[in-house]
Amino acid sequence: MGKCVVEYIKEKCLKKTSNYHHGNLKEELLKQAVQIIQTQGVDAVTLQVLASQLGTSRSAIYRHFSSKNDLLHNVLLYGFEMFDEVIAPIFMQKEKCVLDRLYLMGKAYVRFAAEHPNLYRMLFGEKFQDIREDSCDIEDEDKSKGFHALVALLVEGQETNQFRKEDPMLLAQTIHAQVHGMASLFIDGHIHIKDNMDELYEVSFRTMTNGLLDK
Amino acid sequence: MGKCVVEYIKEKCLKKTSNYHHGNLKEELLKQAVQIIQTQGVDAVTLQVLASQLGTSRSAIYRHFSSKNDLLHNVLLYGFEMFDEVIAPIFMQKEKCVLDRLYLMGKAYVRFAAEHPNLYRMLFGEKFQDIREDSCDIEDEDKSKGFHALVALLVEGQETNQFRKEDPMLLAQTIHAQVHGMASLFIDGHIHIKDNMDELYEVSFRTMTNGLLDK
DNA sequence: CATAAAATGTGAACGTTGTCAACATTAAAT
DNA sequence: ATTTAATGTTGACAACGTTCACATTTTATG
Repeated sequence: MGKCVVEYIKEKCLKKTSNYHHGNLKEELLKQAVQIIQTQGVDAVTLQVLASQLGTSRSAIYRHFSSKNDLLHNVLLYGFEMFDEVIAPIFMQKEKCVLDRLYLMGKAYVRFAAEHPNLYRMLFGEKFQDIREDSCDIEDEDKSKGFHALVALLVEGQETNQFRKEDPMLLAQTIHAQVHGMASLFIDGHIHIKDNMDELYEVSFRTMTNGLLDK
Repeated sequence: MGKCVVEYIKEKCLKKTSNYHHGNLKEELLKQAVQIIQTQGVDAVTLQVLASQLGTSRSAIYRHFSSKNDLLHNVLLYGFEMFDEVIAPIFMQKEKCVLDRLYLMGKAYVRFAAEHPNLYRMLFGEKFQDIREDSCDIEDEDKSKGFHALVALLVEGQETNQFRKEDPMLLAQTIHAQVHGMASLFIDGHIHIKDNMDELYEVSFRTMTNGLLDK
C-alpha cells in the first residue's frame, strides 16, 4: 500500500532529521574509519575527525566502543574478512594445478597489499600484535583460512612428487615470508625498481618454485 | 696547590649542581632515545620522559633538534651504521665461498632484527619512509653497503656458473624480501612455531639457494 | 497509556602530547 | 670587559584520548 511507503519514508526522514539518535552510528563509524585508514593511514583516524564527519561528538563513540583501540580492533576483523575473501578461494580451485594455484595466490597476496597498503599493515604489522593474540579467533582465522590452505597445497604438491619433502609447515612459513617480504618492502618504499612489481614477482616465483621442486 | 684542586672540585660541583648547561645534551638525548626505543619501542619516546630522565625540560630539546622527528632521524642514522657494521663485513670475507657468505649474511640479518626489533622496524618499516627518501645519503648508504654487496655476490655466483642467470638486481630483491619477510613475521608475532627460528632459516635458505642454483 | 528503565548523545573537563615564544643564564669571542 | 652566541626555563597553545555528569530518546513494564 501507498501508506506503507509513506510510513517508511517518514520513518527514514525522522531518523535523518533528528540527529540526536543517529540510528546506526556503530556501523557508520567503522565504515568511516576504514575509509580514512585506506586513504590516509591509521594515524589519521582521530575521534575528532571521525565524530565531526558523522555529525556527532567524540564522546558518543564511547557508547559503541570502549576505546579507540577497540574500534580499530573491529576494523581489523573487517580487514581479515576482506583479506580471506581474496586469498582463500584460490586454493579451492581444484581444476588448476598446484603450481598455478600457488602462483595466483602469491600474486593476489601481493596485489592486496599494494592496493590496500594501510589495511595490510594493520593485518600483518606490529601495532595490533596484542589484539591479534588476545582473540584466538582471529589467529585461527588468519592461520586456518589462508595458512592452512597453503600447507594443504604444499602437501598436495609433495604427495604428487612435485615438491621436496621438507616439513610443509616450514615451507609454508618460507613462502609466506617471501610474499610478505615483497609486499612489505614495496609498500614501505624499499623497492626503487622502475616501479615494475610484476617483473620482480615473476623472478621471485621462479626462484622459489625452482627451489621447491623435487629433482 | 691545594687551592687549585679545591677550585677544580668546586668548579665540577658547580657544573654538577648547576644543571643549567648540561654539557653534551645532544649526545645524551640520542643515547637515551636509543635505549628507550630498544627497550620499549619508538612510541615510548616522549619529549617529557626524555627530558626528565636527563634532568632538563622538554623545550631544551629544541636547542639541539628542530623537532622530535629530527631527533628520531638522527637515531635512524645511528641505526643504519649499526646495521651496516653487522652485515656488510660478511660480504668481504673473500676466503669463504659464495654460498657460505650468503648463508652468514642472511643469518646475521635475521638475528639483527630479532635482537633489535624496534630499531629494525625503524630502519625497514613504514614510519620513516619520508626521512629515508629525503636524505639520499641514507638510501645510498642503505643500498650500497648492504644491497650492492649482495648484488655483487650474486654476480660472482653467476660468473662462476653457480647461480642462474636472472637479473641480479631482481634476485637481490628476492633474497632481501625473503629475509625481511622472515624477520618481520617473526618480530611482529606471526610465526607461532615452537620458537625455533633456526630451523625455519635452514629450510628457507635451502629452498632459496636450491632455487638459485643453476642446474 | 503512563511511567520507569535502558540506550544513546552532549558538553565540559582532565592529563598528555609536540611545539613555540619570551625570557634567563652561561660560554665564547671580540 | 663587553658584546654575542649558545643553551636552558617557564608558560602557553592546540590536538589528542578519555571520563564524568547531564540530557534526550527509545524501549519495556505495570
